[in-house]
Amino acid sequence: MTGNDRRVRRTRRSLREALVALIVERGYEKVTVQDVLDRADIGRSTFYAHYRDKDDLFTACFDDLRASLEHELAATVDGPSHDDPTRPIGVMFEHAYANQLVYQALCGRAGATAGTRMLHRLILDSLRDHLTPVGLKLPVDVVVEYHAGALVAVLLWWVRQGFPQPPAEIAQTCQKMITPSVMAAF
Amino acid sequence: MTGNDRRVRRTRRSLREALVALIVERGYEKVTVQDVLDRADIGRSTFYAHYRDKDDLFTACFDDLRASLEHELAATVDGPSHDDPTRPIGVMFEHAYANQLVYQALCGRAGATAGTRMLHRLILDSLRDHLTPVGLKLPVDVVVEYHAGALVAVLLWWVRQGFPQPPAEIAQTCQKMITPSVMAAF
DNA sequence: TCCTTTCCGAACACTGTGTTCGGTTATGGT
DNA sequence: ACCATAACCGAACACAGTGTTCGGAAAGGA
Repeated sequence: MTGNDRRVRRTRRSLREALVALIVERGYEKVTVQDVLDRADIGRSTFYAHYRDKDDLFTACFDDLRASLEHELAATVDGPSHDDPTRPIGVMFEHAYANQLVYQALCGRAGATAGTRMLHRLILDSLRDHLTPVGLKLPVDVVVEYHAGALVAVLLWWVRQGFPQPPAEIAQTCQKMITPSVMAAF
Repeated sequence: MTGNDRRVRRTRRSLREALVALIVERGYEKVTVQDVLDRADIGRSTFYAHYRDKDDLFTACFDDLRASLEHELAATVDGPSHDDPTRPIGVMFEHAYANQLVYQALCGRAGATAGTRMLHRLILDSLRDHLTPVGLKLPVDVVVEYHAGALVAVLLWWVRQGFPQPPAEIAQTCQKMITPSVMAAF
């Protein structure tokens, strides 16, 4: 259970990949633990040595994605356009575009609940950081909740539709909606 | 199975009420069919004569709520303020406020997925009807998706927080955010 | 190499599901 | 008020999936 053990790494990686693949194929609900085991070619008892249950494995997959996205966002802050407050929106759409399969598995029809929640919170925090200091006339909680929910909805829609627009375009559209709305609340 | 039979009405009503109550108590996932049966005092085979499974019963509960909300919305069209395009938003928040327990059960942490989806679609259609004819510069699909998602998010947040503001106030805040955003896309 | 950790896999108990069927009871139509 | 009909009951059953256990095999790190 060291985590430095190659066997442990291989096992966990196989299980996560198998789950994602199976979710894409038939949806989260219709995937059984045994299915994952067969696909990953892992023994039953081994699974339960690493994860409590299917949800736990799903969460682990999710943490990977979250970490990846947070890494991208952090890199942007140090980048050339750290003065553009709407830049994170573009990064988010680009990240989804670059990981289409994973997003379809984790945020599509199947894992919508967990997917929504995680992205929602991520965006929520980011927005709050940007908006709290400026002193709005409207209640910050509601404003933040409003636009975070909106961005998640658009992202999920975009994922489900199979990425009909390029990421830059849809990000720009979102920016055009959020900006006047926030301006009005200023 | 006529639907005109008093026994049928009573049975279905008992089951729906039992499910809602149990969801409020311990969350959708932790409610078993047997729990519902015990609470409603209904025989096992009877349940399966009416509903395919737990999800099916849940959907039926949902249809009730949806019908109720649609009824309110329809009544507004004939009412005094049918010229105000943002009036449906107020109606929605008032409807939730008037049915707090049901909303907590159906749209709270538990049934978030199904709850979100249903409200989302309802608002989506309503918004599309209002916005499609006016000819926006931005893609209508995205605009509609954006604000529908936003409204659902705020509604769910408001429900989960235990209705911290009066419905009129939060509706007004939403209106103040959606209006300039749509204006800018005009 | 050698000692430790992990993996294997079959077996098991357990929970919850959805169906069946013969007998009982309530309902609506006449 | 009557009665044919439809709905309800509940015990029993097969079934699918879960999570645990344990002794032996195999692979890893130092």
